[in-house]
Amino acid sequence: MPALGEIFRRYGYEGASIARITEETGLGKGSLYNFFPGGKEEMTEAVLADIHRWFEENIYRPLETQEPDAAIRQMFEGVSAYFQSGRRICLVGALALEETRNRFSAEVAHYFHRWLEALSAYFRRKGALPAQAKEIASYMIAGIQGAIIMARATNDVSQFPAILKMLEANCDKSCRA
Amino acid sequence: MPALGEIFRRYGYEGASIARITEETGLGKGSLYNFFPGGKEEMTEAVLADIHRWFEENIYRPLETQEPDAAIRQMFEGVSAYFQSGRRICLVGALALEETRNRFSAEVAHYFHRWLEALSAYFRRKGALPAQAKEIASYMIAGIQGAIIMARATNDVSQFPAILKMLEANCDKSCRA
DNA sequence: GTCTATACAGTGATAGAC
DNA sequence: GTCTATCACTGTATAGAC
Repeated sequence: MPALGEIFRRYGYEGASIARITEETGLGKGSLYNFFPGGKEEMTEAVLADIHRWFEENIYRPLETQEPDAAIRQMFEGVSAYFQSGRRICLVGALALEETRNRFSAEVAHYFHRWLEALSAYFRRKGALPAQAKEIASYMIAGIQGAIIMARATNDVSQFPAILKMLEANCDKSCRA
Repeated sequence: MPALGEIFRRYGYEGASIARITEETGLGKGSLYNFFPGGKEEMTEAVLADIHRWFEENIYRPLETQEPDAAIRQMFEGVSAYFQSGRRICLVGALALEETRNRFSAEVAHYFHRWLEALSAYFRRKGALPAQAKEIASYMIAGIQGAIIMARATNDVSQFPAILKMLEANCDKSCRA
């Protein structure tokens, strides 16, 4: 399952052909369609669900339950580790851009709304007004997504941690304001 | 040519089939291959070159030649208009994510490096140290790219101008510091 | 220059042997 | 459960008529 996710990340939805999937997973076509009768679409949904589970457990929930300072640090550390400092792309963000005929728009929207919700709660706990909290949260998530693009586009991984560091610093500033 | 770009933006590189291109441009296959003997790859390169020309003229050059305050305002206004407040995606950013076997990585890198260069120059003119200027520039471009993702992913166009507004405000703050 | 017809590799998907 | 063989279809690309 993680292997499946990696293939979609590398080649995108359209680029991840069944042939490539059989090749990299070692499973035959028959096996794949036995596991996922719905084909590639079902595989993608399973991968997205898997990703959502991971973020729920490692990012969203800690953001809501842990003590604020630890919570936000864990988010930045977790995200940085997950995206391997920008070497690994965000599959959900990529799907949002290609938007393969809106097939997964519900899952994509859910992922980002949930992240927005958890991060907004953090900023509210730090004393921000609800409307402001949501704006800052949106700004932060956008920055993370953009950091991945910058790192990939310029072939310079150092861009990712540099941007995340500035985001985190901006986090503190917004909270104190 | 603008139509061609729009098709790539809508469907991505892999999703933009020749059939769809003939359909939406009204040109037959023969005509397309007459204009672009290299096929889809050559079409993409032509579109990327066209995009680069537009940014060079409307974003990069004004950033470098105009009076600083007007320059940065024109960048944010130009970018906002170009991406239609997040309704339209950045083809170059999308290619950076899918990275269709690194076929266009040179063009993609060039686009972002040129933008970084022009924006860094602006921050230097506003008094930032060279290293800082480049970091802030990278941060800003990442924010813009991320804003597109957020607007698309959440199906909420208002995210885009909200994030750009915060970026622009942060611009001023960075300059005064 | 543009269109129609077509070549042929590659796509997702299914059926049947083991 | 897994693999092999094969299906119908779509993909890019080319050749030739107008």
